[in-house]
Amino acid sequence: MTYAIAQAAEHSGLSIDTLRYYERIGLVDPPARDAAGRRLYTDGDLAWLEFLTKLRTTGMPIRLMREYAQLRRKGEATAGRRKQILLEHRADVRRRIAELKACLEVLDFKIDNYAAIEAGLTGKTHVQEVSA
Amino acid sequence: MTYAIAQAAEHSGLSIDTLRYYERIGLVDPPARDAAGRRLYTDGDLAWLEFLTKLRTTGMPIRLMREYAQLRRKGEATAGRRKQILLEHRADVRRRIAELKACLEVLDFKIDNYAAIEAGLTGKTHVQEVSA
DNA sequence: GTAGGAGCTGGAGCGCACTCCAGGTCAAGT
DNA sequence: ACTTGACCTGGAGTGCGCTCCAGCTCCTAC
Repeated sequence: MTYAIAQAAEHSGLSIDTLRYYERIGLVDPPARDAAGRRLYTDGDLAWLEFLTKLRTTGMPIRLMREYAQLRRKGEATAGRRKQILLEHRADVRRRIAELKACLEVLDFKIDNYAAIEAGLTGKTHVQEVSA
Repeated sequence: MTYAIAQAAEHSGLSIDTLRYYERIGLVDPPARDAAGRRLYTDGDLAWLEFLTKLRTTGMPIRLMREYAQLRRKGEATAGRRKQILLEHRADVRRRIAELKACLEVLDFKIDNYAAIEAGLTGKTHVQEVSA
């Protein structure tokens, strides 16, 4: 089973332009072409794109994704380094989740404070002070 | 108590250039100046900067922070709209945390798979297929 | 046989959020 | 008096990750 670029775009959630861009910069291997020179993506390509979008969603910079992609191309001997990249990235993601959660608490606090203002406690100085 | 720009930078974790930039684009009110024209930040300014960095950390785009800052300047009448902005932003942050957690599971899976390869199961086709 | 639509290429352009720079002022220390 | 260093301004430059465009080739449907 193969897929035209529009289908690959739809499946991956990336734009057609982005797919070609990823190819240009070496994030994805150049796919096969049909007789007319049009790209034919395989299921394997789609799986790789799906994984790439996970990395992107979690904020991995493109140059690191590229390093990973290059290692992958070189085969199994690079598995150790690839694992290491993922381990570091996972730690990074965990840190960022923790950071976001901490910020959420501040948001909750602010929102509660606005609710307090709405509840007619506006006159209370400490509420105003905090209302930012 | 007032603070020179270098102190405000250190306290907020933003660079001096970024502080001036935030002022230019209307994210922070122009602070008072000393006789020589140097900025003097107040505790209130630092608190606002601290909150801004939370918004930034959670990915709020600058133009929305700016809208919030402008509303804040207009006083209490805008509290409703400000609360609404924060509510929407909180929902957004929660969505992104959930998304990150989902991606973490994929990372865990990949990492486990590399561990399996290391454990010498390399010959097993399904391990290789999945190793990406 | 022709109109429409998907895809192709190389390259330019964009929005965001800073970051850096030149050239200047000012105040304090030695 | 002079050096040092923090700070000032306006404006240009940067890196990232796309996104858009002109001008082209194909295939398909009518």
